[in-house]
Amino acid sequence: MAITLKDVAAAAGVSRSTASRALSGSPLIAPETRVAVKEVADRMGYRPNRAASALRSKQSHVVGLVLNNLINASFHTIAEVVQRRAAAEGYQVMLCITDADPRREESFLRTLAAHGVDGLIMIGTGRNTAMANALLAEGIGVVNVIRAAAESAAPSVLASDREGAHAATSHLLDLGHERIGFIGGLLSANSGLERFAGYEQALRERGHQVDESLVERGPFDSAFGAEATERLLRRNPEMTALFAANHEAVFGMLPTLVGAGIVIPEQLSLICYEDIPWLRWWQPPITVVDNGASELGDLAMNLLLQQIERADRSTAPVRTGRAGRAYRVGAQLVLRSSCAKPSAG
Amino acid sequence: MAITLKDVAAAAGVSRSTASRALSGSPLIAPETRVAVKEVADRMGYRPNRAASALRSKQSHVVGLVLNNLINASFHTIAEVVQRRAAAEGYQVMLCITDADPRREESFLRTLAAHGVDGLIMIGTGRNTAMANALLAEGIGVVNVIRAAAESAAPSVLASDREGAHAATSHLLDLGHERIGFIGGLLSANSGLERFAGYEQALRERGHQVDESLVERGPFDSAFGAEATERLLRRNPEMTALFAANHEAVFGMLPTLVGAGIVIPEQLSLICYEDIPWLRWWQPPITVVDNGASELGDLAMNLLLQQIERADRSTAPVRTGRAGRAYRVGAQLVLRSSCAKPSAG
DNA sequence: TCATTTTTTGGGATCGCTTGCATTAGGTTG
DNA sequence: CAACCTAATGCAAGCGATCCCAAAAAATGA
Repeated sequence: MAITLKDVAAAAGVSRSTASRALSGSPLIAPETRVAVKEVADRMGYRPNRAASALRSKQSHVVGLVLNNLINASFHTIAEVVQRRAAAEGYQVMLCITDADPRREESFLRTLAAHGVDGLIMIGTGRNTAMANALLAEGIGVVNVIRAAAESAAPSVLASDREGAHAATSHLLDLGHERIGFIGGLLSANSGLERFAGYEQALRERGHQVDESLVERGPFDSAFGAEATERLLRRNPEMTALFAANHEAVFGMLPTLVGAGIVIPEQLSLICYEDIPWLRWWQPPITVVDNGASELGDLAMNLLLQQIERADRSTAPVRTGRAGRAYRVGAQLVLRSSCAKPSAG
Repeated sequence: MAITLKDVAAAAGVSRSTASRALSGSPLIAPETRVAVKEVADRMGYRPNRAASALRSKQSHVVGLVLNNLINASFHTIAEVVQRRAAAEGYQVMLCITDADPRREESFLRTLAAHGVDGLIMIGTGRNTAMANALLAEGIGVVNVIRAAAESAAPSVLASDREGAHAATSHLLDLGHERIGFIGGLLSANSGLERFAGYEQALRERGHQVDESLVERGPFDSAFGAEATERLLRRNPEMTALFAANHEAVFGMLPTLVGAGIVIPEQLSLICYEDIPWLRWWQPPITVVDNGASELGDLAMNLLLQQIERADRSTAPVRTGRAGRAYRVGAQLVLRSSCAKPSAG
């Protein structure tokens, strides 16, 4: 029932091959023929059948996007950017939500491959690296974002968690703070580990050392943020600054500070990780570390498109066995009004 | 290079037809043959080629999801729910972000059809209803979410904006408030219109009428929220309650209230539209109207699966010409601690 | 003008799977 | 035991595009 290439060809009075070439932008066709066919095609409302095209040409114009969830701001920002770039380049995006479960991740990788995706971008669990590498070897583009196992043969786009945390902590130290609280993610999470390392390193560089009573680590959620903040305030009345490196925890932390009647920045200087909209509108606007989610997504898509193009040219895609190159997106300290010199006393 | 059905069939010593039937769960095959073939298949790591399958069987096991963006909490919640349900039912989701631009929307509809999606869920602009109806007539499932043009032949899952706003306003009136501010979306947006109608209706029912000096309408963004709040506070010192019906505006509103030193709920009772995480953790926790984003997504996916199943059975999908049935997901007032009786004086 | 090159077009096989129809095996029945 | 039926399998024709190869047409040169 749908209009096929055959119909268009017949209507235009050319062969199917010619019609195909006219519409797919092949150079071996007379310009007049091309316009003629194109005109007929969109007069008829022709829609090429992608399944057929994919079957024959091994190009689906679909890319997969595998990530934990869409609630997290970094993740949905990345998803948006990737989708937009993809659409602009003529690709569709298949969305896969794993909840960081390796089994689901594996299932999605299989399915994406079955659907013949040209490539995929994954915020992976690191537990299916072998499979991802196998896909890569088959000629499917793969790009890791945020997390990347060492054995991954695919290129990676990483955030600068350590550097971001270092910059934030250094900024507070520069202002003269010495008792700087840290609310972070679990050390089992890579970003949690890295941000703590940045905090620690900055302190060390100034001759301080980490006081564990100023440190709270926990799951990435708001309830933890609220509790951690309360504990810190109770335990350390002399704390003059706070670095919230666990961005979900911020949802719980800020209200708790307000509830405790803490005045920012007079009584407490504050820096949060990740530039979520709220923080810019807070009173006072909160200084944050922007982890560059948009850039992460954008760069990942660039790398993926490169891979796809490359695979396109060479019939036998030669992938080196060594680890994929890692790119790093810088974290940026966005200064606003939540930091001040510690009040004397 | 990849393993095809032919390889599996050869390895299992059966014909391609038999292998196909064994793997696709056809009833006309001997149980022993089925298990034998299945075993061979996954020993070989066989991955059926979906493109080929789609081409032949006209079923892609892919559904499209068309929406404005992923930043908005309702939207990414819906996206998550839809993806999860889809995956559980063996479908993949193609993500399309339109920015509410009818031209992009149209382009995505074409592309999704070209990719042979079995169906699609759209938070549409209402400007491509004819095209959506055409797809429906072609046998592609369509479900509208949140917005639906009257001429749409597809079923719709609608939010209860008016009822939600009515409930919120009534709650404030019940507490004894008479000067209730309203921060809403532009009347050009359907939800903005409906929520204002709910506000108005509740006031009317109690013998009040809308005082336009208490009403602020503007774009769905945080800057507007901040400005609107300031204007309202300046213009109406005697305002005792505020209903924020524009959920993006809340990002700007809350900080402004805090900055102005307003104590909630003693000086001002507050209800916000949409249950975003922050609001539960705010001090005090904010009473909200939950528009039921998860349910919207879930119900939409149910309806879509129904349509797909139906189209599956009947060779000639008979779609009535009349408007698609509309389902409504209730809005729920979630009582927390941001509302109190107005203080005397 | 005719041979030769270049450009453009058409024929037809093919991608991997599904499916209608024919065939075979195995079991029943009169 | 022939005739018949049922269940299981195989054959082969597509689905709608792409693309190799050959043919035709147009352009070029001697």
